[in-house]
Amino acid sequence: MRAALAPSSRHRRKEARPQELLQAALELFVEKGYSAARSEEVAARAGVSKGTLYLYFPSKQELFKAVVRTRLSSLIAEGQQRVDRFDGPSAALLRALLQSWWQHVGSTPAGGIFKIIVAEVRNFPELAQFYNDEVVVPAQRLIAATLQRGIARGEFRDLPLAPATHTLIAPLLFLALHKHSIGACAVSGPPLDAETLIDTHIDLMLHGLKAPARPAQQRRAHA
Amino acid sequence: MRAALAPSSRHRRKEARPQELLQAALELFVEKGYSAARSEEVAARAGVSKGTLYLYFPSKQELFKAVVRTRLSSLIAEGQQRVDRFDGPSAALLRALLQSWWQHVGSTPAGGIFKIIVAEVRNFPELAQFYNDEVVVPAQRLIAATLQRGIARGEFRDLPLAPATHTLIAPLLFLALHKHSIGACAVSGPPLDAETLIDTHIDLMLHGLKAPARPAQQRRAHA
Amino acid sequence: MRAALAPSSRHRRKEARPQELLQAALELFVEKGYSAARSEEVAARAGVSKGTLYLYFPSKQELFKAVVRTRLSSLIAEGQQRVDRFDGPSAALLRALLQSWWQHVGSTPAGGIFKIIVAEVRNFPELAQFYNDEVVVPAQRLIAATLQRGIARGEFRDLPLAPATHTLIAPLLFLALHKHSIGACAVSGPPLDAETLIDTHIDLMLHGLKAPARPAQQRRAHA
Amino acid sequence: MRAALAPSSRHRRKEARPQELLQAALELFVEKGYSAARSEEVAARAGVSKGTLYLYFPSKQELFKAVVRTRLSSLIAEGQQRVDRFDGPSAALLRALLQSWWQHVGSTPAGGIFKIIVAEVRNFPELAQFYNDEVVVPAQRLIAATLQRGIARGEFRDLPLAPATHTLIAPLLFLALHKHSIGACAVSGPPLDAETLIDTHIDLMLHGLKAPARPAQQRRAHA
DNA sequence: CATGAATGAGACTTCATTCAT
DNA sequence: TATGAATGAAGTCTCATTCAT
Repeated sequence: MRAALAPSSRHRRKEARPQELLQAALELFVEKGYSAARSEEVAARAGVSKGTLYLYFPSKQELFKAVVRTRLSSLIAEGQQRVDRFDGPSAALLRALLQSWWQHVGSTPAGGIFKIIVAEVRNFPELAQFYNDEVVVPAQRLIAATLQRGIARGEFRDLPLAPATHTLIAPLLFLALHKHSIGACAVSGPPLDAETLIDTHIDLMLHGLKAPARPAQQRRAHA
Repeated sequence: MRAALAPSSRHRRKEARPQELLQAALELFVEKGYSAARSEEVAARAGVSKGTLYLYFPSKQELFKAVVRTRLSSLIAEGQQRVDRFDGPSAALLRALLQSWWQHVGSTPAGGIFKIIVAEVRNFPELAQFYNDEVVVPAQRLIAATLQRGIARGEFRDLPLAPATHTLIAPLLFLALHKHSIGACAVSGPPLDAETLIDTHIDLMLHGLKAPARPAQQRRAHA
Repeated sequence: MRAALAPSSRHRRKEARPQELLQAALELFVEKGYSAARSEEVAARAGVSKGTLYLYFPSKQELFKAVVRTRLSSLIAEGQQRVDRFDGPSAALLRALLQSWWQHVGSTPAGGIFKIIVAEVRNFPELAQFYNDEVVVPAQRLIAATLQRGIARGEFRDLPLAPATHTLIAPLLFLALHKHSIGACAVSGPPLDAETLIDTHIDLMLHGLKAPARPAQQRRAHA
Repeated sequence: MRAALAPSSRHRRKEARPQELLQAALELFVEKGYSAARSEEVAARAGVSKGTLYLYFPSKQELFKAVVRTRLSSLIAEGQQRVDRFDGPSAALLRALLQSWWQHVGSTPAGGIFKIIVAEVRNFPELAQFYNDEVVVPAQRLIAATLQRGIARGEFRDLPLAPATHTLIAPLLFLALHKHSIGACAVSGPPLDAETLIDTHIDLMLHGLKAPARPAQQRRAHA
């Protein structure tokens, strides 16, 4: 019975093809950018010939868009699962969100998708709407909601949501971007330690740079 | 006699050409990326023909490097000056640095260079070295020195410099990146208000998210 | 079953392509010279498109070198064989060598290579080395060895080898050169008759111009 | 009075221009061939700017043809002066002719013109007629007449004139060709010694390779 | 006359795409 | 389906030629 259900190796191969091609394409687009990535190399990395690529995707442009759509969708799907119900201090929720994002997205190959978006949206305007609707807006909503929760519960100061959200997210996205551009060139000194960076980022977000209360009272005394 | 010495329109043109070409190249590289920007289009945008471009820059790659050099070298110099002769609270220095960066770089076309770098640096190893040495390292040194100053003067908490520097810089760079990628596509709702964003970012950096334990009640009492 | 193994017309074509391209390239290079021959025309003459040429040769220069290599390496080998196993008067060997050279090289399209070499070698230093090592030196060795053989056997006078070699070879090479330059322009009266020319050349080389002082009278006496 | 007659340095310059340009062009065409020689470099070598070249010659092609025509004409003019009346043994005349040619043509920069002709006649058919009429035919007539003279006077054997002429001339022309192609590349071992070569050539032409009669009789004795 | 900045046709080369096998 | 030989549009760069100064 297992045998009957199990697809033949050939069929399994055939069904896996698109995914393998998309995976290879993602890697190459991240490494070299859209223009510099050659179709033939994508095919070769997926273990097929040039012609086969065109059996599954009608053009390089469509392949590119499929890569972005696919990875973005899976990103979103993953993201949604790790949200919603959380009960505890908002600071802990924020920390969990950011760390989880890095762990499941930023540090994985999917992190490369952001580089692609940044580099090519203007040449593929249809991707812009898609990316904005499916990634930017939900992500901002998520963080904004968390901030709001903290403010409502008196845990956070009452800051403008949109800018604060940006400040919270940007360092992580930038870390992912860095990893696939300068960070990939054996040039910079010590590679950024993502874990420490995120911890510090969160710490900084929560407590600020300023030295703690005591000096503040002294200052009042001076006044 | 002065008139005789005045440069002919041809001469005036010749001296202006490199700048015009660099300006056109910057714009086009930012819009389309390095690879997708055609040499002929750069020339056309500068109002000259294909051949003229090659009178001033020996290759597309050298043109690209010249753009980066021209736009980023000067700004680094400006930054250094702003730091050295500053006398006042470190928080104010930090604020001045970030706001100045946005004003003189991030908000100008030069802000688009970061997008090009992110997109193409892996294909130009020598550019990676150049960019790291000339931009990344000096910029980080600038911020790190400011943080250290604050810590030394008891104004800032004693945080790990590198990660804190990243958190401080990333939102600005990301803002510039955004402006030239998604932000350039008429898609997102209201464009990010850079001024507010930077203010909030600095406020957040300095004071943190957390509502102060007692002072919060005091504030309510004031209201 | 044999039929199934027979290469498809496509495959047969693929294997023949390099030779077809080299043949076309040789013809065109001889006709127009290396620089004036356009890559696309070489391809067209071989019945393929521009791009196909680059499937087999990475650049025009490599194509050129391949032409020289292909045509001259084989002929050198042939020459060597002809020498070693020869048993008879040195004059006959010399005659055989020169006639054979004309038959197998000078009179064939490969004879045009010398014109290309003369015209372009200064722009291709590596080709100069190659040509000197692979053609000039072995060819001179061949003739010089034959002369030496004749001298050693008391058949030839004891002349300086290098200059004599030059005098023996030059008229043949020059004949090949002529054939592909002036000789190819419908201008000169009767085309040089290579056979007669070579015969006379050899005769002249062996006996000299001079009418024999006494033996001439002796001959008359014989008659 | 001298002053009045002497052209101003500017005028002298102006009148010399065409010759300077032709000289520079000859050198460059000999060095690099027609295609690879850049117009601007010709001008630069003549000490003028690109534009000036076009004041004197309407195109590169015309410049090229002018170079060939000029050098050929001067060649002929020089040649004519060194012929005609000669009284003495034909062998001495032949020797004088060949040595004189090498001394006054082959070994001078004018020798390079032959390389140009060989390389480019087929691309400039109008030159073919010119070269044939003005150089080939007269030169062959000269040598043929000398041979005929020798034959008539019983000094030379009765050989077919055209082929014998070729054999006599070819080594010298080939020497000139060699000097400007392979010989110009620091590749070959010792450079050909033209003087020795010509002496040997003439000796060979006159006496032939064959060892003289006596040994022949000895051989018969051995047999 | 002389200059040299500017032009643009044209050469080499790449690579996305097609299609016979 | 899968292949990979073949195509040709398109891009980078060169250089003969023009022309305003």
